[in-house]
Amino acid sequence: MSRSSMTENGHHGIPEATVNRLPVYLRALYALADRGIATVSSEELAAAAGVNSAKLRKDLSHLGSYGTRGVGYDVEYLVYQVSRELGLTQDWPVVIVGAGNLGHALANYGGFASRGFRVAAIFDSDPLTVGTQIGSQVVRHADEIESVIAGHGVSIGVIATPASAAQAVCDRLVAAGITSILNFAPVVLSVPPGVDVRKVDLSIELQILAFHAQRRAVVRVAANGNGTAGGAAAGPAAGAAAARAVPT
Amino acid sequence: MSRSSMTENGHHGIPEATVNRLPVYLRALYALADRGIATVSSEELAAAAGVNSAKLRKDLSHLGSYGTRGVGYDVEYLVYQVSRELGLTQDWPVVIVGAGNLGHALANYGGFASRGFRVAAIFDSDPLTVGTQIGSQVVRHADEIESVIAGHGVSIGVIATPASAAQAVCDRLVAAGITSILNFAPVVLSVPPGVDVRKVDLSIELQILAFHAQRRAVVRVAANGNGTAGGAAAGPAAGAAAARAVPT
DNA sequence: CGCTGTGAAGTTCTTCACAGCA
DNA sequence: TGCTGTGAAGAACTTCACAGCG
Repeated sequence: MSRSSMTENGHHGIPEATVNRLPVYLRALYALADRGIATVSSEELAAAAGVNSAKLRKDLSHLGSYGTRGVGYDVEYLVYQVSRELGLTQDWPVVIVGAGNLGHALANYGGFASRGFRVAAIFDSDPLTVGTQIGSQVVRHADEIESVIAGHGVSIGVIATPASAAQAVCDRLVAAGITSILNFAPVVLSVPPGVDVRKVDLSIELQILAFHAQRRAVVRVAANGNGTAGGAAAGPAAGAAAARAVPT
Repeated sequence: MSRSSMTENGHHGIPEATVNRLPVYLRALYALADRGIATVSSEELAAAAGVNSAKLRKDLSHLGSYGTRGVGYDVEYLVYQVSRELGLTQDWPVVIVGAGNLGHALANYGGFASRGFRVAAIFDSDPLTVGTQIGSQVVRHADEIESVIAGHGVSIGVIATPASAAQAVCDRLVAAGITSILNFAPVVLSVPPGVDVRKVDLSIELQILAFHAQRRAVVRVAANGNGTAGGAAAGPAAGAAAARAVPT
């Protein structure tokens, strides 16, 4: 997250916003390949990925000139180039900490094992859970975190514990050599520089949706002038929000 | 997502980037309140939320002037203001479609029931799953989607089905009146204008982490000049990436 | 001719730095 | 004095529009 003070974007030079979209393009490309499509235009690929075509072309241009003017992109070749850029031509062993409902769901998730990621181990600290089977894995005790990470050269960890345990687990993972963390616990993790954390948070996503839903409801009520606002049940909040005073 | 051509940001005027951070601030505020802290400075709150203080102040300024110069923000009052802005002063019933591992995890997720969101129903189409108990809910058959949504005035739906079923489920939810969707299936959903979709995608997050991890490995190898690269096991990819030719 | 790749313009977001109030 | 609230500068990102290649 810390950016150097130079305008130069490192020697890699791929904007963060582009990196965040490459996986989406990659998935769309796989879908096209599965349908036997060999060539695709920026317009078509953009539609499949849910972005506009100018953005897609600009994004891909950061990887190199892999298209053919007048024709489009070769699907298979582009799959390879995007995969390589994302670092998916190598295998990434991953450890999951927390074997509750979420840990189960993650471990059984099909897209996990495919395309470069492999569950190296699942840990839990509950003696009743340790030793149980999840997919092809036996749940191991959290005491083994350090040895497994060192032994398998794991650099990505997934935290699927309750919020109260997340920071301690994070500290252990980092101490054991993990440098990339995907955090499902609803807490802000603090990590030393050089460690990359991404978070996935159900409740935050719902709150963002609620904001937009509320905004739509307010607009609708304001436009209608009466209370019967279609199918959505947003009466009370809409009324309260409409009464807001605007300072300054 | 479609923006009006005016520079004016509607009469609401809260930037999208700010909306996306408000839930994080809210969580930090709840944590402070739980510790009995009544007043907080922008510096402290920013640290708890993992952002810098200028950004936090700018964000909060979009809601109004709720701080006190020389002092800081009243925690309880700010909780209320942020909650109200996010639309959390009303109750949001939510339906979950898909009662697999992920649906289970979501339904049991504590932060779900708290703070304004309430699971109205969980649906599945598998006859063996329908009728089973998840938390306080009995899994209902997908045929009931329309009647439950209409009956309870639900406007938020969560899709936790396999990718192959997601678009069809989405279409049904939208037809039934849902206008906000949280999608856990790894597909790009297409929806009519006026419907808001957010996606949560494990595999995309992992790929983004892999990109950064790979980049770190390349930098490290380039700096070292030899292959022994600390604890991370990123040897092969680092070598491949270093051999890349840069066109143009 | 059709489509990519890209300068340039436009927009949004972030950060700085400080005026101004409690 | 200490901290908020905010203009202004800067950086990042998006979109436009078209040159130029296949």
